[in-house]
Amino acid sequence: MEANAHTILVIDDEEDVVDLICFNLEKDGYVTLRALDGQTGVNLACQHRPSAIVLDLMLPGLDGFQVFEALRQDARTRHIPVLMVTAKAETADRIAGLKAGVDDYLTKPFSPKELVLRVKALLKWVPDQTGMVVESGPFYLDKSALCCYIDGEEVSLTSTEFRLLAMLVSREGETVTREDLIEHIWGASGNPSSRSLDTHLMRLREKLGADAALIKNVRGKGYRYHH
Amino acid sequence: MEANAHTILVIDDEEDVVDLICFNLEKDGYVTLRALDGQTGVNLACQHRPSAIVLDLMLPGLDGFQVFEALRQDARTRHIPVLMVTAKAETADRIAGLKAGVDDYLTKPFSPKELVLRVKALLKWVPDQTGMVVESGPFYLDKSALCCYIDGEEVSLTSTEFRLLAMLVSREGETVTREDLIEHIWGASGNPSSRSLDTHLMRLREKLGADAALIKNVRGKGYRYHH
DNA sequence: TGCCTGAGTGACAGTATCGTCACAGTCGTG
DNA sequence: CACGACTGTGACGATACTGTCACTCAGGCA
Repeated sequence: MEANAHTILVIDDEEDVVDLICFNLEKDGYVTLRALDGQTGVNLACQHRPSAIVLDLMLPGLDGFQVFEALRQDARTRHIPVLMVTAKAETADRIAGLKAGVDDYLTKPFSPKELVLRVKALLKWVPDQTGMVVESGPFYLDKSALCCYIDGEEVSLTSTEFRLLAMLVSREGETVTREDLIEHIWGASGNPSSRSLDTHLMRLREKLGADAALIKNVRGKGYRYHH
Repeated sequence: MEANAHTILVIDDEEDVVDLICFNLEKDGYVTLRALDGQTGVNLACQHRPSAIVLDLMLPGLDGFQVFEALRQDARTRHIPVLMVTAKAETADRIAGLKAGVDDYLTKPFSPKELVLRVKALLKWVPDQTGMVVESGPFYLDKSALCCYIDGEEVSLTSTEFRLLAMLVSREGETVTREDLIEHIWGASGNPSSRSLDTHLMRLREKLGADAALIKNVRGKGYRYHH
C-alpha cells in the first residue's frame, strides 16, 4: 500500500529485538537495514543514508551514545533522525540522550506499534531525505528515480511535469511565481509569454485527478500547492 | 540570548504543573501562554499561534484529544507541533495519540528538563516565517502564500484587496489616510479623485462578512482597522 | 431643515490572465 | 521510415479583476 520507500536502519545487539522491530517496520512498507553492533551501524548509515535510525543504547563495542556521536560527526548522516531505545527507564539517561540531540526516545518494553508510529512521526519532519525526495500530502516524488507516487500509486510523469510538480510541492504553502516556475523549468531562456507553462500544468492536472485541486492558481502571481 | 522568541502554549488544568512547566520554558528564553482548560487552550492557540503546544491529555471540558482535533481542524493551528503529556503510562493511549498525529508524547512524572528538551526538539523542525505573516483579530494574512484566513477559513482575495487589508491590519488602531492607501496600492501614479479605493474596499468588505465592521471609515481622513 | 461634502453602492465595459485545444516540430526507438 | 511520446506555440473563449461613472446615502454644519 505504501509506496513509501523509506529505509530505516535498526541498530541493536539482540537479534530477536531487531527481528521484531524490522518485521513491524516492513509490515508498514519500510525497507529495513540491520546492524548488530555499533560499528556496523555507523558503516551502514554512511553507506545507505537511511531515512531514520532506531538505535539501542546498550551495545557491545561502541555504545549508543558513541554511535550517535559518530553519526553526528559525519556530514552524510548528520541530519538523519535517531530514535533511541533503551532498557533503562532512568530519567538521567533520557535527558542525556535528548541533550545530545537524539530526536526521540523510547523505553523498553515498548509495543512494536508505538515504535512504528514514533518512527513515522520522525519521518514526518524530514524535509527531503538527501534532497532526492519530496513528500507532502498525497505526493511522493523521488528525484533520483524520477518517479512519482500519488496516494501510494505510481503515476508516470514526463520530466517537465515532474519538475513542475516537484517545484510546487517542495514549496508547499508558498505562492510560486510564474517567473520562478519558468526559470526553474526552462532556465533563463524560458519564454514567459508562451502558453507552455499553462499547457504543462493542464497536462499535469489531468494526471493528478482529484488531487489537481491542491494546486491553485493565484491570479497574476503564479501557483500555490497546499495540502 | 535567543533573538527568536518562540511562544509555547501550555494547556493543563493543574495550575502547579503549568507553573512548573512555564517556569522552566521561560528560563530557557521562551515566551509562554497558559490555559487551564481545553476551550481556553484552543482559543489561545488560534489567537496567538504559538510555535509549539504542550497539551495535557486529562482536562476538564474538552479532553486532550478533542483539543488536538480542534487544533488540527483550524487552518491557523494545523501545523503547530503538539507535545502531549499524560499521567497514564498506558501504551494504548500513547498509540492513540501518536496515531492521531500528536508529534511527541511524554508520560508523567517527567523531569522539567526533559520537557524543555523535547519542546526544543519539536521546534527544531518548525520553519520560521516571521515577517511574512500579518495577523490580528480574526485575520491571518500570509504574504508569501498570498492567502488570507478569516476565523480560520481561507478567503480568496484579489491582489488589490490583499494589499488593502494587509495595510490596514498591519497598522491596527491607526487611521490610515486615503492618500497612504492609494500610494501603497497604486504607487505615486494613483488617482485620489477616483472612486477606485472605495470600490475595492466595498468588495473587500463583502468578503469579510461580519468582520467588515472592524474596518471603519474616518470621514475626511481615511480608514481605521481596530479589533 | 437644507446644503455640502465625502462615502457607499451597483452597473458597466475594458483589460489581463487563465484554461483549453489543435497543430506542428522534435526526438528516440523498433 | 513510421510511429509514438513529448514538447512548444498561438488561437480562442471564459473568467477574474479593475477602474469609472452615475447615483444614493449619511454626517456635519449653518
